Amino acid sequence: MTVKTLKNSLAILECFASTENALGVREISRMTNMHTSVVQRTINTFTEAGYLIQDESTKKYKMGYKMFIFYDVLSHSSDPHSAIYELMQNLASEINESVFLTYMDNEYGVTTKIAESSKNIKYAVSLGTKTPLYIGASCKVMFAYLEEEQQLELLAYFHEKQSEEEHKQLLAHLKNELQTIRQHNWCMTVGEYNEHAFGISVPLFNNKKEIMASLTISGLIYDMDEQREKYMLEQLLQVSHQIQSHITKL
Amino acid sequence: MTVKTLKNSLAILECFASTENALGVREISRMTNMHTSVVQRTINTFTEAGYLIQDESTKKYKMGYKMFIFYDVLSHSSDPHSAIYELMQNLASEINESVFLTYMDNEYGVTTKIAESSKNIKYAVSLGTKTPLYIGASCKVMFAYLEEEQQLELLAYFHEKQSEEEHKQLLAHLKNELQTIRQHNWCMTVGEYNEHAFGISVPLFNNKKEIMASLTISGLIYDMDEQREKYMLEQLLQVSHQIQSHITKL
DNA sequence: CCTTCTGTTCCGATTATAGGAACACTGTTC
DNA sequence: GAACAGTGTTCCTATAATCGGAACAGAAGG
Repeated sequence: MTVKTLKNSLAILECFASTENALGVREISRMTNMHTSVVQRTINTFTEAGYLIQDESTKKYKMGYKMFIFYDVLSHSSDPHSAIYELMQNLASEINESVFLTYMDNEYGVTTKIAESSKNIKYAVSLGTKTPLYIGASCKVMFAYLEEEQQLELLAYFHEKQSEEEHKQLLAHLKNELQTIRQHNWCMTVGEYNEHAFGISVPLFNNKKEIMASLTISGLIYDMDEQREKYMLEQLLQVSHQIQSHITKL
Repeated sequence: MTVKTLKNSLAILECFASTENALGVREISRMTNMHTSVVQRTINTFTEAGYLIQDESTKKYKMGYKMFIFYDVLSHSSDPHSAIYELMQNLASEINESVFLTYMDNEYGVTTKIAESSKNIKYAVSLGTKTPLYIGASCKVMFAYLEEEQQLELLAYFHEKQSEEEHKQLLAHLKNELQTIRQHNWCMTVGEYNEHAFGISVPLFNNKKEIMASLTISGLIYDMDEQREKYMLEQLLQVSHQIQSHITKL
């Protein structure tokens, strides 16, 4: 039992999350395959409530101030009592590196929880950071579990100038790596997301066994050696099983 | 032309912005004066979309990961091309202190734009920070323009343990200060929000001449003297008129 | 000056929502 | 342990809100 009207409305709102540009009514209508009349009324409501504002000159719409009211709660939402966050913190202090929880959202990975290491040099990822789904361990490990069709759509999304042929070549290039990720059930990258950083990630799935999120250890490559790498991976896999069981219960 | 269903749904979602606690269906039903059946369906939809999640043990709901997808856009939304932000930045560099834009949202002031000074010691307010509406210059200057009835409601909200009599006494105590704010059209506090900080604020109104937001200069009290104070106030008033005219056009 | 965009509004047919009632479950009280 | 008050959740139908076609007003471009 859900509310169809709300579901559609949220689809409209989420158009604004993918771009900083102002969007027009008919533009959104095309993006969502909804009638301009519906989009218009929905946008009016969002605007009245402060979620969107209309640009005075272009008449187009962009994000309003209202979203900020959730900001404060979300910043503190890594509550220490949350079982998942607790597990992440334990892991972070055990290995003395930062641990990230990244959710999949359409074409991006979104960082939703961070358990920071006690090290002084903090790794420059903040809550809510969005990364294209095939860059860096935390995203690549999710990309690997998508169906080929979806993978191609994603590549097309980020390389719109290239042809479909080129996308297939790109994917063929990644194929071996992606297969290895699925075999191991983890992914490691060095200097991919950031030239000074490494990332080790494992996938997390929902009830339907679809890929949903990833758990990542990330730190500076200069602190790394083979032994630590092995140890961190072991710890990560162990904790991810515990977190997985929590997620599946949701 | 607005969508009633969406309007109600947003009212439900916003219940979660005021608290970090998990909320129950009937609890929200009471808060919003909507039927449990309606709340239930709405919450189901939000949950399915990832905006809310259900706590496995208590069965109650709290904020989900989905709001984070707007985080990234909002962080960068202080776009340098925005006329308002440009004015704020000019002011910030002119007086060499940080400038804040604070929106009113129910019982709180929400920081939505920040133009930082070039000073090394950054003032500890980040985007989205929520402050009770009667604390600090940025909020007090908005509080002063509310009707007495609303002011009492607000005091009741934050001092629920006190009686209505005590609220009226509290308000009477503030009465002179609030009148002075309205006469001057600005408000200054020293060491109120933070013991090391001062704030100078002016109000901003919407088309209907209702109080809507405030513009604030804030910095460390140790850098202050009478002459600077006077200068900053002049500059602030001047810029606020320009910003006001932009806001009214919205 | 016509065409083709844009945002916006109107109105009747359609359909999704509202709200009462009931269910299953938990914890409390006597 | 039975009665009770609380919870989240689901079903149903009259009703009220949404949908979607069409048209309007304005802007931009050739």
